[in-house]
Amino acid sequence: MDKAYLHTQYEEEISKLWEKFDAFNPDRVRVYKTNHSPALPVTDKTFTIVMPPPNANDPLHIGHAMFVALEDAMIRFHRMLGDDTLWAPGTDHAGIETQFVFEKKLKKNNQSRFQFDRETLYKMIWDYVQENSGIAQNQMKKMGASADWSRFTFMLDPKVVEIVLETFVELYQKELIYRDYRLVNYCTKCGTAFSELEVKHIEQTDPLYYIKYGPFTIATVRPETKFRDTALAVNPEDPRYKEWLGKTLEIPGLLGPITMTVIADEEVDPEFGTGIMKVTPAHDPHDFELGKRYNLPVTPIITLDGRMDFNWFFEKAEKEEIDPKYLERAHKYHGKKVAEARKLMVEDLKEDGLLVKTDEKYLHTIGTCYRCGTTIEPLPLPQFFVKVQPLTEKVLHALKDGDVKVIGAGHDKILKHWLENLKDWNISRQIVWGIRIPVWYSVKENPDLEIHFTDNGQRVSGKIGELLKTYSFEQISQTLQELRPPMNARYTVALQSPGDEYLQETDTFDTWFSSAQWPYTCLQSHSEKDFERFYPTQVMETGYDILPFWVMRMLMMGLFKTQKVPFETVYLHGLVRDQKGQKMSKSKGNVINPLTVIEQYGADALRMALVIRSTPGLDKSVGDPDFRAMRNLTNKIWNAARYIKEGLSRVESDVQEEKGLINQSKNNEEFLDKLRTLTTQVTQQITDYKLGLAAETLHNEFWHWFCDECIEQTKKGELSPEVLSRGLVTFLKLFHPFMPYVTEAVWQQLRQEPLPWLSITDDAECMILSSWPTQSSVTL
RNA sequence: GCUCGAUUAGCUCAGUUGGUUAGAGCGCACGAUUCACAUUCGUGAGGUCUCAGGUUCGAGUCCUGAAUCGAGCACCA
Repeated sequence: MDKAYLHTQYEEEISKLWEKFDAFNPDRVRVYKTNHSPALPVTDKTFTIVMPPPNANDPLHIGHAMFVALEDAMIRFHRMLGDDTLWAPGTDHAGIETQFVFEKKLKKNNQSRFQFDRETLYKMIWDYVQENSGIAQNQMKKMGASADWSRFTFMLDPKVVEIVLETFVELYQKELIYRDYRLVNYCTKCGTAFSELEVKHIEQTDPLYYIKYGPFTIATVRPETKFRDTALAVNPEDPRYKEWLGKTLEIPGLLGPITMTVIADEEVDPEFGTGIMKVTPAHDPHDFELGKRYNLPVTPIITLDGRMDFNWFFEKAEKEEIDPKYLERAHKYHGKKVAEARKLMVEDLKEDGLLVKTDEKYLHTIGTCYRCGTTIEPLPLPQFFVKVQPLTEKVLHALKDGDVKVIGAGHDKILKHWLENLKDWNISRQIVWGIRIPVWYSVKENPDLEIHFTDNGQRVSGKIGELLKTYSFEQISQTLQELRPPMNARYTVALQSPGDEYLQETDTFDTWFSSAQWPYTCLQSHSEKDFERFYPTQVMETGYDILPFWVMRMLMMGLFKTQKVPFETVYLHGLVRDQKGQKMSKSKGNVINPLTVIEQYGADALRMALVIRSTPGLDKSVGDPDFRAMRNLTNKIWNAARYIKEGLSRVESDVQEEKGLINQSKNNEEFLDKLRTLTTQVTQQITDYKLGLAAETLHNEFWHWFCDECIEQTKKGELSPEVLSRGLVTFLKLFHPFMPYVTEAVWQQLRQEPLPWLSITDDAECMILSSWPTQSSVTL
């Protein structure tokens, strides 16, 4: 054996060995274990983990290494126990993330998504993702992930898509899907709506403008929306405004007077600002609700690209006399971005003497897009929603009954909080890269359907009824970019087009709508038998940062679709931070690339450094010293084995006669006792999902007890070689889930030739297929 | 504002149902070493376990309160 363990020399070879034995495939493992003589233990339990699918087009980062290290440890442990063990791998299409990356690429080539019809664009992204699809898989293999790659699933595999569509139809039939016109969280930069979860609230200082509003003064941070105010609201108890209640007024403004009624609503806080507020149902969620209660019209002034739209005013100008000054202003504002228009308006307000005062340091919270940071614009849009309450109810019951257990520093309470306060889930996304919503609009029944399509690369927009006079239905449907069906559009929910001249909805599902179904789609996509055999799964292991996005929704959908919780235990790991405990980020330059660590220190060192002393739900700091220390551990394991294989015989002959070996039998007994205790302890720790603790226990006992004390004892003849070797084998097996490569490499070394004090030829050819140590197996 | 988590050695963190002198890695000091491993070994320094109460024969661990840091949610024009 080499003097030191050289990971670069063994890792690839060992991976090939595991592949040769097909050791990740539960079917083959069963056969191997039963046929082996003597037969290796096989239980009647299953153990399944469905892998959190990484984005198919992304290289892996340290967070992925964390999940590989933890999940693979659990998987290898259960495989060794003899359970029917499956780790089902896959990747995600990652809708918005991927499309965004792809659009950036287009931009570099001076192209834009609007040059392509949706089908072409989809194909282009598909090809792009396919190009990169092997990367994630290969990187996970390098980490030693013993997932069954023959059962690999991609989120957009036809079978998966089919199931996702069926689920939508089923939800619809059970009246858990509805289409509604309401304010949605829209990111004008990403060009799509989001659910409440994707909105990140941040504190920000903005000017609060006090504007003269006829006889009143109102305070607002958004003067740009005031043109479309539909009412004024006051608290019914406020004595200042009692006389105005129910009165309709002409309020002078930048574009002439607006007619408004003063309404009373309990929710208006008399203490805030001036105690009177303007109501803009089209651009404020609170006002939208208020507007609903009082039947106010929804009159948008901001477009989906975040620009001011004064077309309504120009239309009005055609019908009635408008002061040219106002018309000029409207033209000035029209088409401007919101922030820019606001500046112009404030200037004009000053000019008209309508600006009473400005509070420049007004601190408030605004919603921003979680991915690009753009301020979220609440815009009225018809979208498909999932009625969540009947679904969350079931999850809360399951949690209460203990059907599913969440492990991770109080995150179970956060989950409960989410479930109790969840709003209906907007699942419509205005992007191409995803699963298209199976909703169909008849062209004949909906002549007002607003559509965009391409004609020789040029974007054409308009109402379908009109456009059909110039273009054929075929041409439109083939080069369709998007539909904007009005709220009253008639639609059919169906897997296939219900007839001729139907256009399918162009919105796609929220990525999480398909991810939420991953535990069953992933298993069903290969065979119904797999689903019966491995579902429900045992563990869902993932980062706490996607608890509401993913875990919560998997529970909701799993219970809806299968009447079972999709997994019994949720294990949440924390963020991986750098050595100083700081978040990793490209801008800080403290990002650790797992592949670099593997090259330098080996996959085992990387895995062990991440797992040792990690605690579910809490963040973990790692750095070079940790990787180095764990690399040293791999070497320590290697050298302990080298001593047993090559050093013991020399020691034997030297010491045997003179020392008399009086204490040997007593020491041997004590050694085996402790080894048994340790085996039980580590087994229990892993079973209890205390993997960080198990790894630490192993490290300490191996290094400071087994190596520092026991190996030294054998040199003095105080411990027998047979007993020590048994100790090594036991440690190797206990270590294997955490450090698969070095333990397997040593195992192969020990199997090469029989040693007089160690017989393992009865055991499996690979450590990965060997059996987990038990009380009774730790003996001579 | 509501909810949750954290606070233990110079740094990063463990501490397994409450039980002897509280641990690891890294760092530090001194020493050893052809005998598995310098990716090593030995010895040592370094902790009023955030603070204040309480329960208990016994508290880092359980309870109450406070402080600081962090997270999630809600924040009103």
